[in-house]
Amino acid sequence: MKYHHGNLKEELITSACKICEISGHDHMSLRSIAKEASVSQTAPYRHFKTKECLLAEVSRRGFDELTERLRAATSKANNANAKDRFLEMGLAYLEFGLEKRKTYDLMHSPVIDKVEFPELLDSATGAFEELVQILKELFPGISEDSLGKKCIKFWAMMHGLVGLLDMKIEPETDTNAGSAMSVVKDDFRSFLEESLEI
Amino acid sequence: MKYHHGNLKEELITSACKICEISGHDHMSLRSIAKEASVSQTAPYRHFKTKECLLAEVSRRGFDELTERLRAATSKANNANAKDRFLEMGLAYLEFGLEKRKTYDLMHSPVIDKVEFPELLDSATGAFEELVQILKELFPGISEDSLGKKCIKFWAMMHGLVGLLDMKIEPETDTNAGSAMSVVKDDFRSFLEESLEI
DNA sequence: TAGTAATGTTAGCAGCGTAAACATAGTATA
DNA sequence: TATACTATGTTTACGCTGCTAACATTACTA
Repeated sequence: MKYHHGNLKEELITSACKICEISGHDHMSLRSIAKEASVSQTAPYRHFKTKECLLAEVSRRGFDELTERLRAATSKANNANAKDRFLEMGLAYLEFGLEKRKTYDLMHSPVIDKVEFPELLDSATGAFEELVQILKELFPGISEDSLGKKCIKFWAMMHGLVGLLDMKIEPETDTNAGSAMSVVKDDFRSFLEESLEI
Repeated sequence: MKYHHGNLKEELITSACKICEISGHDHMSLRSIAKEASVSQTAPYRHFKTKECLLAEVSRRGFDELTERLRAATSKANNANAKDRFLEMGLAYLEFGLEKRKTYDLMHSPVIDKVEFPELLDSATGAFEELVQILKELFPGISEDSLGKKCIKFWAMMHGLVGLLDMKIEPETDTNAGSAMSVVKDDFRSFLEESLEI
């Protein structure tokens, strides 16, 4: 039983990631994280100035994993055409958002002011860059201005989709047998494909 | 100085709305709301079972105001064509999201489980219905299926835009003199117009 | 080997959401 | 009009939280 842990910082982060995805960052206490690492409740303060700093690190890992998933999705179908790879990426984004919903929430939560955490902003930008690259391929010779608009459009749409799919605002478009939400869920590919023709 | 307040419930809600928009729902305590209403810290519990119930009411007011703004935007340009009114609505949505950012965050925060608050879900659906109606006008004779997709697409895009504009993930598309964000901000109309041609 | 920095613990603060017990005011019924 | 009941307020208190200060132990470095 050694006094010094050796790798506490890393273990706190991974514990935090785990607890965050289970309970959500709102119901996650620094003390519970410390307990999970079998360490006193104030030990985390040797590695993180505030709770927010730890949460920022969790968020960062989230963006890094997202980036990697997007990259994997596009390179998986490497010999396919740009459009198919784009669709794969869209699916990967959606999957990440729905699969790691609580972490995704933290990543986009206003509790963490990204301006105060430059590395977090870097990681977030990294994920965005994946979209930029694939759209560049999809629309060769596109102007910077148009590219910027397209990027934002799709990023916003994907981000909004994740939120809406979870929010369950079922629109009830008059008759609607199957709700609009499930339409998207079941047929995301054609949905995104259609959106491409902007 | 009367013992009974008379209109405490309403005052608590309006106080909560105010504090929420100033501090954000994360930094808003039931006690501070009670204090603002010059009432003991446990008085709110005579009107709201939990803090979440009060927050749900704040959220509801947010959706109601959003609905009204959307309606006002489309009816303002009542004699204009459907497209212009749609654009007005898009602008109104964006304006609400950016203007009442903290409230908007609460409205889309996972802290409040909408399933537990049916009236909240009603209000949220009400806002969505505004979009459904205008898109129906824009695309007369559209199939329910296509309409559903279009609604979600635009709602998601708007929702995502609000989030992104605040997140300040500035993409740095290689050269980019003016960032993509400001492009959208400065020229939202043409942005939405372009998106329409799906 | 001594001194210092890094990393852990313990004790304690103020603030939080919430429950329980009690106090007061308004309302319905005899 | 007197009395019971209900609605709505207060006081007190509990356990949990993020965080600070003071202290203990280990690791590094001159």
